[in-house]
Amino acid sequence: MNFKDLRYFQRLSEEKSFSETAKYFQVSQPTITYALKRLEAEYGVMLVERKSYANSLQLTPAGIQLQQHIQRILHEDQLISHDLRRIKSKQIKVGLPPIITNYLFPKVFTTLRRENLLSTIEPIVNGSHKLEQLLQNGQLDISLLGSTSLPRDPNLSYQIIRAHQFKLIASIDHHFKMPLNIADLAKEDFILLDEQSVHQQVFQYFTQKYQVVPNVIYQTSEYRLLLDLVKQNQGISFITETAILGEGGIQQLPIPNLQLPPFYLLLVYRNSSLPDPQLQKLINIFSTIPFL
Amino acid sequence: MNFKDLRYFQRLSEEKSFSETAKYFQVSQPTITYALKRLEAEYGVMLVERKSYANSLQLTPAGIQLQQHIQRILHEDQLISHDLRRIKSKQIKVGLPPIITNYLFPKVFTTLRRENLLSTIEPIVNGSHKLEQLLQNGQLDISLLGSTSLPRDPNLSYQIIRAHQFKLIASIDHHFKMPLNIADLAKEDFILLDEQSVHQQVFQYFTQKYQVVPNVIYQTSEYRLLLDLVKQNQGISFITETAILGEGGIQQLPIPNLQLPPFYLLLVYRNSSLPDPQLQKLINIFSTIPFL
DNA sequence: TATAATTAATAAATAAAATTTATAGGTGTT
DNA sequence: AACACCTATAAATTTTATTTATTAATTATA
Repeated sequence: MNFKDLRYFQRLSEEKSFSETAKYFQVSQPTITYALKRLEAEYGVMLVERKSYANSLQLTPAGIQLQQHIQRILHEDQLISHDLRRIKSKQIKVGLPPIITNYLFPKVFTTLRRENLLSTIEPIVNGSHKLEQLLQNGQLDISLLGSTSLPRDPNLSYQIIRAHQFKLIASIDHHFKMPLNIADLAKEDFILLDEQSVHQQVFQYFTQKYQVVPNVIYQTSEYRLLLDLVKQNQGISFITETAILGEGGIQQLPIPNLQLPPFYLLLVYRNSSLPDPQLQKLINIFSTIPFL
Repeated sequence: MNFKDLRYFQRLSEEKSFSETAKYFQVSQPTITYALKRLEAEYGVMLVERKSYANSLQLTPAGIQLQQHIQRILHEDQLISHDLRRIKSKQIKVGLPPIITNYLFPKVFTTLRRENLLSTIEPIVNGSHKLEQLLQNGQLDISLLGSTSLPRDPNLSYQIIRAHQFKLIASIDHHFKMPLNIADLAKEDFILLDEQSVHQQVFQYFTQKYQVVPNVIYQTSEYRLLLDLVKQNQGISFITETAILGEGGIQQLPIPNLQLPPFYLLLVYRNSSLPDPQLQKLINIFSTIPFL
């Protein structure tokens, strides 16, 4: 059997027109007819209902069934291309979410340099959510991710590098009367990370769980900007401790009995791309980051 | 690209010989050489190390990488055949573990008959463990399974039909002084299901957790035989309540504070085979079994 | 160490398969 | 009824896969 036929069939089942499908692939119309015939002959089943005229083409149950499998096969075929391109070019596309990268990268920099891996890394900077998508469809080879839950995609493997916590933070110039409790936070102005980040969901969870109605004055995707604003005492914020470790001018607000999900720093990769030795090396280095 | 080339490559990477691979497929040796060349040309990478002579052929990292993906693609290709054969023949291969089948089947029999599905079902009777394997590689279309945990195979979907409990049982002629406690069981003779069943593992878990050293006098794979022996008061047993609901001549032994995993009655199927309407019907019927 | 045996690569010929061109026949629209 | 649009078929053509025949390389072994 032929991958081409599968592609033709896939397109046909979306397009619902032989001639349109033919146009799409820049082949003549009978090509599509014959491709379908081949598939039907191979499996001995009708795959499409030949209705009269117009875009009334419909898949039979067998056709729908085949479609499902074709999806997977063609997806796997894409991954082949991505993976072999990586191995060929010796360039590894690494997903890097800013907060995590700034925290982790200094810890491995020397090792990466010594192992001559710095030049093989092609950094793709983006939010964790987007990066996970890119990973799944093969556009990324490996990624650091921040997440409150562990990936449940069976095609992805992962290592937990750290389990951090979310913190409420404020400028050191901002003085609170202790002990602080959650209700006090309603009086404060909040500066937050925007919807690209997991932080927003966790913050929402937090406000609902503890019945806080916060006054959010500004949202940004730039966590450095956020930290600077907090330092200037423009407002308080909610962020993973990852972002503030070793950061001056900021205090963590101790709230008794605050219960939030963990913030995992993960190294994630497709398990089918493990045969690449360069990638292996990279995984080893990141998954054995020394504390401090 | 061609499925044939993938098969050639897969075999070549196992066989490590061009001429042996050619023999296997009953083609001439250059066929294999050219197939490999096509793949290498398509991806622009060397896939095998051409070592000198003999079966010293080795895959490059790129070759190993490709192999991984080929596995999946060819597996998916197998599933196509299985699924389309099912749809074509209108015969659904249904996995049926004895205990669960005897309990559930009477509850759906009338419905299956009314919907004309009885003749559609090709029963495959076996233990749950074996049935799950058959399901995964496409030799089964759907299966009832008994399990203490939910399937974690991402290609399988499932419905929980019942959550039953494991019970200690004895003949009604066997008189105990109540309240019974776990230590008393050490004096009893046990008749158990053998290693084909999940029961054995759960029983082992039970004995370890509660520090019982049971006297097992007989094991069988036939649960009807087991029940008959228990009724005859040849010994006591450990079994899911599934097997004894509506069964006379048997008493459940009430042991306070006995904590065991649940016994799920599951309906399991590959999620990629959902498009088949006949199968859908069957799933609906089984997943909405009325209580009693 | 020469020689036979085995293996993989290449070239050219052949066979097989996919695609195109040309055309016919069906169906809805006006 | 004429037209526009679609799919199917037949025959010709192009492309691709396979074979046959041969060579070069390597090891076994006599």
